[in-house]
Amino acid sequence: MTKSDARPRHSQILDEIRALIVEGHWPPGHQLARETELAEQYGVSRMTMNKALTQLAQEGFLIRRKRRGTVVAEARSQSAVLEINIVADEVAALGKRYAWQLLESETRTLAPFELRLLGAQPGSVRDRVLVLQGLHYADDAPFCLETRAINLAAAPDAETVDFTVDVPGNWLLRSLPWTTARHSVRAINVTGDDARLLDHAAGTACLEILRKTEIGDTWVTHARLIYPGETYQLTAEFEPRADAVKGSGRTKP
Amino acid sequence: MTKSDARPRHSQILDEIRALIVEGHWPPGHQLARETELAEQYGVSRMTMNKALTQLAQEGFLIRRKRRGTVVAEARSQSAVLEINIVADEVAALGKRYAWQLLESETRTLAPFELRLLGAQPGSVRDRVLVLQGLHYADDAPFCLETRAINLAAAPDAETVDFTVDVPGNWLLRSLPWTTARHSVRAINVTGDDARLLDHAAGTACLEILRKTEIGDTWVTHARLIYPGETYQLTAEFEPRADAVKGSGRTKP
DNA sequence: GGCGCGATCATGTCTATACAAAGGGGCAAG
DNA sequence: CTTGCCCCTTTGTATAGACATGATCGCGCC
Repeated sequence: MTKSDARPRHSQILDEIRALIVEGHWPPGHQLARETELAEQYGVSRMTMNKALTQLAQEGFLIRRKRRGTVVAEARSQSAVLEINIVADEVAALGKRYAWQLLESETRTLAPFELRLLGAQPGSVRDRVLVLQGLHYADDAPFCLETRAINLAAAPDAETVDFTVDVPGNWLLRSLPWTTARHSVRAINVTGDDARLLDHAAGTACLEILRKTEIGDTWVTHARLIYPGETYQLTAEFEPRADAVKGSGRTKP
Repeated sequence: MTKSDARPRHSQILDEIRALIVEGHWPPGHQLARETELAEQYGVSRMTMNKALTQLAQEGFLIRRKRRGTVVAEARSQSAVLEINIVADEVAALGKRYAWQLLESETRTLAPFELRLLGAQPGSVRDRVLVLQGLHYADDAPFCLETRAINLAAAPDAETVDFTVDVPGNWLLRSLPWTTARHSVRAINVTGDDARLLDHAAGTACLEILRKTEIGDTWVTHARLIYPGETYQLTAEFEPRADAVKGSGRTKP
């Protein structure tokens, strides 16, 4: 071993062990030697070994229990990271020119049933809400229809923003950075006004993405994005329980 | 401080700092004190502080650079973990009875253009492939139409399995644990045989999920899953760059 | 034979210390 | 003023040692 790699030792060891697992040399259920033994084998201290093994456990490759030792985990169900981008970026990634057109903007209070839909707490029933609708264009063709409600109690500045220029999603991400969101994705047959605005025949299959964004316990915004099916697809990569995964909207097949 | 929490100290500190960031007390760009100072403030050693800060950097909340110190990261674009489950589990989660019916099974070689579609290396052109088609049922109603190709060079045992009983996705997950996969999700108007098999009118909006699975550099299987739009939706939760996120198929709105 | 309790063992956490590496800042030469 | 070099600050990594925690095994009592 003449080459003394620049990479940190615990990271090398981590990769070596992960390779043993991924390539099948250590099948699920395989019992590893104890930390102290492995540390000796690799010629490092137990703390260093612990760092590698703990990280692998965090990634899901290993299961560690006191007294019982460390074993290779069973394969788990597939999961994938879907990156749900800013629409402007999606359009840019397709090499097209992006444009945004605000269609409607209205400030009002929501009816109780609407608040329930958004999961808002019953206490704050009289919060005012900014309701927006607009179109995202790619090269002059409608790309995505967005309908959005913004809770002015959570984002009071929204009232002062000119959403004919600023895209709501962008602005919210800029001004309220650390939010949590819940998404759901469905296929729908687009109808009525939605079809007309998107310039598609009624009945065309579209992806409907609902996104509810919260900060702490209060809802901030609720968005409904409709993409015509043939112009958009979500993609996601999955690597074995690794964290760094990417994906994006892409053009038609 | 009479209560000496059972939780490890570095984890408590991590949560406290994350709360400061998420709740906006430390905005993006905020410069933290250096490790040694923070360690002193929290009354722990630098190693413990380092563990907390390193973890937060790994989660994406902090950016750490030598000499420059530690700052709160800018918000990044939304991303979400979509868990793409085994179909049987999805059906069970809906509280329905699951069934699988194999419609077709054929062993053959793929045409060059088909191999190209799957991204198979041109060298192994003559690999034999098992092509399957079948239906997943929920309470006797078609739930998902699956079309799948399995590379027998990568999974030779597949030829000996009775896929009228074993569900292909299950079997593959069991016997080839550590794979990587690429997904894409689209909305399509279902037509022809697909519509007939799913017992839906032609033109109904459906979610089409394409999943290509690889092990190392060779493709193992390529699946096309079609779900009628009104019976299925993908859901995903996003928490600020946290790893533990869940999602699943759910029933209609 | 069954139950409970303590011994034992593997991992989990924390500390103090040491040196390495990277990235700025400043100084000096041109 | 620009360029190039050295130094210093801050994080990154590694170590040995210590104690905590939790789970299991097995012994002894009933």
